[in-house]
Amino acid sequence: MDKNLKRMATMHRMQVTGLELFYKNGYYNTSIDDILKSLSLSKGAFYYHFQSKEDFFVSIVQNLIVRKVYSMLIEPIEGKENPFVVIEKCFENALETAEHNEMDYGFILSNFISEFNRRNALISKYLMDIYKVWEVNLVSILQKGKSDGYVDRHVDSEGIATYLISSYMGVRTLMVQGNCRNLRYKYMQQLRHYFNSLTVREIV
Amino acid sequence: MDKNLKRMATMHRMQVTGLELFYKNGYYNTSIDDILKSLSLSKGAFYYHFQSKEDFFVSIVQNLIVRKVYSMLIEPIEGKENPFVVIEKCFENALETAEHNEMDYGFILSNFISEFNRRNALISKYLMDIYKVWEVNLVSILQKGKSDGYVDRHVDSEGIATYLISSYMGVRTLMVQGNCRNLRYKYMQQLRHYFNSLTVREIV
DNA sequence: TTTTTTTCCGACTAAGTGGTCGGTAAAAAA
DNA sequence: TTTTTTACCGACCACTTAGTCGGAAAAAAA
Repeated sequence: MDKNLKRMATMHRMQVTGLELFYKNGYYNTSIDDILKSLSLSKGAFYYHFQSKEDFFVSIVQNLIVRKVYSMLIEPIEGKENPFVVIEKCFENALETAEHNEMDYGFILSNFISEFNRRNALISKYLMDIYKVWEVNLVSILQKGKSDGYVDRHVDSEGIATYLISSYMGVRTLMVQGNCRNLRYKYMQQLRHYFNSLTVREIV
Repeated sequence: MDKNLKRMATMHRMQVTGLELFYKNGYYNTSIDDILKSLSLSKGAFYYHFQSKEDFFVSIVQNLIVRKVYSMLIEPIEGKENPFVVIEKCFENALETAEHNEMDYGFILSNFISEFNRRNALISKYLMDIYKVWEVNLVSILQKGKSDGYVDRHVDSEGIATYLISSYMGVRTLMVQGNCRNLRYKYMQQLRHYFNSLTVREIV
């Protein structure tokens, strides 16, 4: 572990810069040379640490994307009280991050899922696995919400989870072209509408 | 017009094949040679008809994508009765097209918006213009729905339009990885839930 | 038929691409 | 100190890319 410190540090630097450029320009539109130039490193350094461009990207997924999705989209809603309140807050947070042009990992996910679709099965699989964890997590807190009396027992938790992720990914796609503040506001408003229709009513 | 017939025919052939390959492999990941090979045409033919790869794609947007979005997503809902009913039918139709692996132009739109974001401002603009037409159209039929007594007057039509397009684009992104039938079913079910919360009630 | 215009051919260029490989400083182990 | 391992360098390779250009069939006009 100790002796690997330098190795780890360099690899991490490469991964961080790599993700930044892949996110900005797309995987197929970013060359390894681009990454190395912005790090003042050479080809030799890259192929010393990684076997290929694909292997490099997989390591980025596993070391950066997975962890961020967990800390931003999964942990904040785990085991909390009212699912709708906590999901709303989480999405609001994530969209605010996006609005300030920082990297929003929910979107990074959908962005790369699109780019690698039908082009790289291995990477697609890794990305879809993350998405599935997100989905499963949403489903389970919705189920818990039912027994806690927050969520109407007649609704389909899986359907809600799918719908939530879909709408989130979609609005992020639209936000890339600016007008973010307005989009975010409108989106959150409609999300509340939707949640409202799924909430348990006190005697109907 | 008559003398341009051959010209038009060849250009059209190139555009159709071009869109197919760009859609399947991505713009930056599809070479002009790929397109020409599958048409048994040469470089000369391509650059006789088009100035550049970019110019070629713009012509595809204007000749194929715009028209299809109109015929599949805009005309079917224009001036009809209950907005929710007709939008639901339209989305159901589009998702069915997608399920059968045919090209679904609503998705093509979001797909390319992602790919060209921050990479080609000109093309991004053309794509966003189409999206805006779709949005404006949705807003106007929702407004009409209000005066016709189908849509609750207190809701925000623009917000609904944004939310609809977002969720649609998002679910299509997820559908690329299979399990389409299930996703479509769950999505449509939640869409109805959402619409339900926006519908005018007979005396509350 | 002859001439002109339209349409297309394909070799070529310059600039990349991912990846290899022999070499070399610096750090760690002996 | 000497030796070995780690981490990195950068020229190089085979290949692909968008785009050019002189020429030649094919079609239309004269």
